[in-house]
Amino acid sequence: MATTLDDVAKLAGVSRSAVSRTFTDGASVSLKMRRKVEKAASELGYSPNFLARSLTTRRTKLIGLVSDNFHNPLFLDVFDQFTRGLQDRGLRPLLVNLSAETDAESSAQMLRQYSVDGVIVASSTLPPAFSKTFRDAGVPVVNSFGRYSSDPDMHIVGIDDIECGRMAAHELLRRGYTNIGFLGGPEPATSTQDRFTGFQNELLRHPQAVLSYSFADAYSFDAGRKEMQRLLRGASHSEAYFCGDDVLSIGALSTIKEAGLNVPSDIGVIGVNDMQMSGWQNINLTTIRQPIGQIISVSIELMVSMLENPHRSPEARVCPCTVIERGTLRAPQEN
Amino acid sequence: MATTLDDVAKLAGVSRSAVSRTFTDGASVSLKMRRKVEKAASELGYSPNFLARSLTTRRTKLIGLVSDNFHNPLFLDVFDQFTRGLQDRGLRPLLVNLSAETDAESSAQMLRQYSVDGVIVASSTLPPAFSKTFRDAGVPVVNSFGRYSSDPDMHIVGIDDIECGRMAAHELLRRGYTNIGFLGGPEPATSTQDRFTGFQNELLRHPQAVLSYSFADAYSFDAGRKEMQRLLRGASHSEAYFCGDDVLSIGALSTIKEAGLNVPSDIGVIGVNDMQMSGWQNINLTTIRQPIGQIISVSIELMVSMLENPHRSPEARVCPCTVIERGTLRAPQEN
DNA sequence: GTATTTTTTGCAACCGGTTGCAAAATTATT
DNA sequence: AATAATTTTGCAACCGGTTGCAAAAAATAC
Repeated sequence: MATTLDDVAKLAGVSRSAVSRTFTDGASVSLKMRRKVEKAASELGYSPNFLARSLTTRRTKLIGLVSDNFHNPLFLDVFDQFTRGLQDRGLRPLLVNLSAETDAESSAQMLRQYSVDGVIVASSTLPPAFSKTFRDAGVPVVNSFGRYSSDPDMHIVGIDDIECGRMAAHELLRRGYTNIGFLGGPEPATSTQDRFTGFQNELLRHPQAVLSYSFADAYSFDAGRKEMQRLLRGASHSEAYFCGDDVLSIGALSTIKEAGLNVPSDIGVIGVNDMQMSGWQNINLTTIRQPIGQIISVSIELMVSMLENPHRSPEARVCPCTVIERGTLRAPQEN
Repeated sequence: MATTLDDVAKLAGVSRSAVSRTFTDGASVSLKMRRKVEKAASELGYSPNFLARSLTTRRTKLIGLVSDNFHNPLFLDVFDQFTRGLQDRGLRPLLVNLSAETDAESSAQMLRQYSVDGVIVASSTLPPAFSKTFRDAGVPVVNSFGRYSSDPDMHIVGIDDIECGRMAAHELLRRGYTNIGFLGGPEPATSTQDRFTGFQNELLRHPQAVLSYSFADAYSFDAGRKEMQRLLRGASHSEAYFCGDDVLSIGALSTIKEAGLNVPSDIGVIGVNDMQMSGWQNINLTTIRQPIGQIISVSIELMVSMLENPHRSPEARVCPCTVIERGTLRAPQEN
């Protein structure tokens, strides 16, 4: 069906090498030859088979894009930007959805069988061991949204979760809250732990602050709702909560409003991520923006540089978060 | 670096064919031989290179998954389900993000160069011509979320937009609204046109109904907000609106509430899609559910069957929508 | 116009697999 | 135990490209 190198060579009356060369840039072909080949090629509608090519060049331009985060609305943006960024550099994302059921090990093997040039693991919850499989197999890997380390054993791009927790605490203190709650994401996640650490550390520097904490069991609207319901049922609740992410925050907000309480005058809420809808006027969530655009472009940049130099030593890049002030925290107190 | 067929053959002291055969199911290998090969293979950590294999088998198990819809939250679910469904069948999604800037024609050629076994076009807005490129090149293609046709020239899976419009109209009439608005998505889209047609037709059967209509310029929160602002500024607004989709609806709702009007007592709203957040208690949107789970599983089913029989004649499958009653329309009127 | 250098071209081997075919080995039949 | 039928195995060609190398052609030098 599809026309091959041979067909073109035959039609143009030249050698196979000649047509191969006209289609690989940087190869030595005279203008006359190129013309002849291109004419024949366009006549037959030929274009080279990337997979056959990859066999000898050892480059597929395929990049495994692995994630287990297909439920957080933030990640639609993440996929959008990753795919666009990769495409712009002539790379093709082979998407892998690592849900609970799918075996990580076999997915990793699969990616190797497809000879991907590199793998981007976009997840804050996937165990580092997964990414290491690739590194050990000599496949360039970058872990986006991963945990910062001062001595990383692979490329990591993400935020400093400790700093993120501190920022949240600082923001709440600045606004005069003293009775403060941490409503974290899933407790075992390192990001939750780190944020809690930073949050707590900052509060400890302010003796007047009182901290209470709990964890939701997922980053979901329902989990945020449920946990806030539990908190409101309790004897007393905090004046303001730092929630594990925006979806959780929105769930919490819905419970708060349903209970007839007012935000921010009765309870304040600050989230993390700053996804699209957090800026919608009917939500208007004060939050800590995770700079996904930057995280992604840095990730791609690192990947591209590893493709050129596979032995580039691992780096951890941290991208700065920023507080986005909207309507779910009260105004700073005048001293 | 990576171990090959030859390495295994050498170590096991057998022919290349033998090891090839132990790794292709259905091939004739004795148990003894298989044992020997498997031992050598596991010793070397060998697994076959899919791309090299595809050269002779003419099957890559790669499926192009093309979409231009990376902004509608609904599509995160769509990607989740597509990737999972494909993976479950041993197929690999090669994701293509067809944003405005990227050239559709060159993306199509790229997919052919990667010898994808098939292409799924998940979009209601991409021109049919795009999908046809593949069909013409002999590549199985199914257009998910595409426009129904009684004489399709390729596989199409989607909803009946005319019926969808009719359902919305029927639902509004049933609840006693007579002064009714159509707040459509982008006007040129065929889905918008079809829904309008169905909507209008149903209303025409009820002489008491008064229809007004307008269109938003995108499926976005802001577009819904803006359009509803314009409508509320006008001399009079309708009692209820059928919005182009849920995101649009949520934008419209935010404007309505901001204007101090109550939903559903002052204005009713019904959307389309039933994405996750439409069910959130703080949104609670009455909407018409687009059965994405079904659309996707049917799409994959069709794709798989085309892989087995490429000349299966094109089918248009329509999946039924259902009204999801929540809180943004008033209760049906007693007659 | 000839000798020399540089560029272009084709040959043939290779990338990592699969597969039709015939020979070898095994199993069944009598 | 000899023969026939069946299964297993290896050879070699092929899938669609790339590339090192040497020969041929073109360009430059004298």
